[in-house]
Amino acid sequence: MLQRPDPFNAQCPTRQVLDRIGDKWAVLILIMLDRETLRFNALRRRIENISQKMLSQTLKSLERDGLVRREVFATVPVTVEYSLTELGRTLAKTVEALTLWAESHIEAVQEAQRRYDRGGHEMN
Amino acid sequence: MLQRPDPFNAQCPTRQVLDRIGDKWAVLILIMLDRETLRFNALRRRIENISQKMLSQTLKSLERDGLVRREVFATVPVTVEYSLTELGRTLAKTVEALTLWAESHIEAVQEAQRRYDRGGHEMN
DNA sequence: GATCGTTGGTATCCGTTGGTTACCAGAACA
DNA sequence: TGTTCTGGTAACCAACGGATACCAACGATC
Repeated sequence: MLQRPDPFNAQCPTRQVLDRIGDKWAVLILIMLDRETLRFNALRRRIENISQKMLSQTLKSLERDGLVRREVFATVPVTVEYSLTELGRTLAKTVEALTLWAESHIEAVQEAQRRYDRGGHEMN
Repeated sequence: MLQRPDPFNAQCPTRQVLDRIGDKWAVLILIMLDRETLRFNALRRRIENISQKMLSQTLKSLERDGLVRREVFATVPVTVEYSLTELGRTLAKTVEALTLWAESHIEAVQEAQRRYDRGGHEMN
């Protein structure tokens, strides 16, 4: 029997999932892999400023959560392909709604920041 | 003129917004304040395990982004009410979609974790 | 034959960040 | 007089993220 979902309770398993979303790199990887299957270094080149360590670390935890599939091919040098599982695809769809929000409201946020930084911050 | 939105480019302002989502506490605060206006310590009691420091810090940056409104009342002791702005409400709605995903897929994720931790991890 | 570049990582260090604890003012309450 | 409530700030410390170096094994270049 599951305990009542309550993201504000630290013991709730839903919070684990929310903490995963609270991972900048995980979000970017999910969006990227939803577009196409990619190899390790291809992902690395596309997501600017991600270090090898964070990429392999994040991919590993995404794989553990059943969101990303990892396939190794015995080529030379070895090829490793990453793609989304069906579960991962459903999450990616939800996460893309966030990027849409970001793209359409970025100007309002930046305007608010400028107002706040000027000192007087009146809000509506 | 805005540069083309590209969350994978570190210079893109959209990434700033995405980084904000990548803040565990910010997400929880947004959801909480979408339900009701709350005072500082009321928020603190509801969101378990958040420290005073992180709460005031996160609230401050949410206010700067124009997502949260802060109102001080000259009672004694002083009362500070936090509520969402209209901008904040639209983001909260988007973020709640994520918690819905979390609640409905938490079992699948946990099952994947158990499979992964047992060693052999086959994926579908 | 030596060096470089490619693959996909791991190991190490170090600075920034998050979290814990202590402390503050000011009034009510016991 | 001490305690509690309010909403914070300051200091300290562990933990995490990020940069750098390094690894094996092979192809291509010099």
